[in-house]
Amino acid sequence: MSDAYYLHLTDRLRDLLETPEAFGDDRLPSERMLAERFRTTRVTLRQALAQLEGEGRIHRSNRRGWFVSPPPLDYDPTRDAGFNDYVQAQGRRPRTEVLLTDIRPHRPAAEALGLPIDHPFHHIRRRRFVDDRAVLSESLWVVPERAPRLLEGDFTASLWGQLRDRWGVTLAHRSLRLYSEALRAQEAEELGVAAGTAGLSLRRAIFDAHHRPVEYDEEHWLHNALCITVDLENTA
Amino acid sequence: MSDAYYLHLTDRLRDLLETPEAFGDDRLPSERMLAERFRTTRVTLRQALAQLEGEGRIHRSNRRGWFVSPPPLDYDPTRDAGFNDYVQAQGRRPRTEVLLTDIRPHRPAAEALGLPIDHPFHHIRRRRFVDDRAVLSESLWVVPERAPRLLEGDFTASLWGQLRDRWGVTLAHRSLRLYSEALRAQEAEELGVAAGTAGLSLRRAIFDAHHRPVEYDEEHWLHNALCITVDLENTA
DNA sequence: TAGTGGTCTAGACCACTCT
DNA sequence: GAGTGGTCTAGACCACTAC
Repeated sequence: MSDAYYLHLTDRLRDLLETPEAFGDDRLPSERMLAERFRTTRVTLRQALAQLEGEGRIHRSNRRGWFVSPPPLDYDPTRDAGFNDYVQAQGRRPRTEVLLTDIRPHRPAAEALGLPIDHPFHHIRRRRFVDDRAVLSESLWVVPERAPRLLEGDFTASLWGQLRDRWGVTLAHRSLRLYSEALRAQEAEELGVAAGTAGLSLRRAIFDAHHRPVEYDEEHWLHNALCITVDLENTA
Repeated sequence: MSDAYYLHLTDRLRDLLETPEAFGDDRLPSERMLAERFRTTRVTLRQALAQLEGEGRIHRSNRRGWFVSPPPLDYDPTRDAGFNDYVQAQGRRPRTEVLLTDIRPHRPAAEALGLPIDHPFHHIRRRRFVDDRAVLSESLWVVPERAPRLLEGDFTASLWGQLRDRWGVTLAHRSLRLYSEALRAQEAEELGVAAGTAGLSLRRAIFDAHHRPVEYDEEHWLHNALCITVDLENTA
């Protein structure tokens, strides 16, 4: 079935996307216009668009239309570099919104950090943008004993930077889990996409140099907004 | 639009999938039967199935039908454990097929390893199964100087184990890149799925203790077949 | 209000798998 | 040969965005 029309369509659209002058700006023509231009129906055209979306070449924003996607962000989840730092280092513009802060227990955090399930955490939920596109929804649960009065600070800046500077916490042991997911209703809404859109989920448990639990967080990324990179020296 | 019918359908099917006795075996009824049962059309039903596929709960195999998916495989790409070892450690059944071995240059490998672009490599391409489901298509490019006569061996076993045992190579420095992709025609065919199916791509460049290049590889996974896990001690 | 994407219908034919 | 998923048509209405 490699001669399916929507695959030819995908190829032709991909070629168009690679010639910068094809569309005036980063916005694609409407589905109806494209369907007419390629003499097919919207259903078939949308199959082709979905392919290109899967390849990370285009994305949609709510009901506004389809847009050419920028290159993915390089991200090393094993390092302490703050979001603002590595986004700027790649010539992009970062922005952070704090959606919520409170204090409450959270079972997955407690389990990952080896604490009683009713242990309260400082909880921060935020949304982060690259070039004004929301790409990341995250929640952090910080062990209060490591960072008293944490919630009085400013959380648009790097949390890890604050832990280091205000409380002298060093992040020694990390445990990461990363997998491909379908974004649930809440995260999807925060990112301005349809529920079920492909995402990447990253969960991280962090301990200090004395093996005491410091923090647990859960990140939900638009799946094509990032490229995970890790550099390792094996001392074993 | 949270009241879209296909989302209700998704929920009902998800509930069904969680009651083991709902379907006789791991196979779902045909799309036509499900569409009739839920009084909708195949198009709408397939939207719901696609959601569940994105969540990793079901998968399709060629034109054979839809199947309940097993839990994802835990995989730590920073360790040397062989595929056979960690699959078996999780109570699953591994299998490996060697698709191709040859000697040739490969530009991405040369660039990642810092070698001239016409430098020849031992090249191995293989396909790996978990419980008889093809989940991984990979190519490896090994620097011949590190492992002379490598291609005389058996490549259904661990490559890294052979490098260690036959040539005393230690894997010291690794550089990983991981991103969400749409599977291209060749990988998709090898894995028995449609081109454009969501995948996870993992590229790895490895150097020995003397910072000499050892190997470069490219893995293409079915995106919901695995969960990446990494444990790290920060010595910095 | 006009235009967009999101959802949905009720069919159809094809390539492939299974037996 | 029967049944499956894969692809496609030619429409329709709705919710939301942009103006």
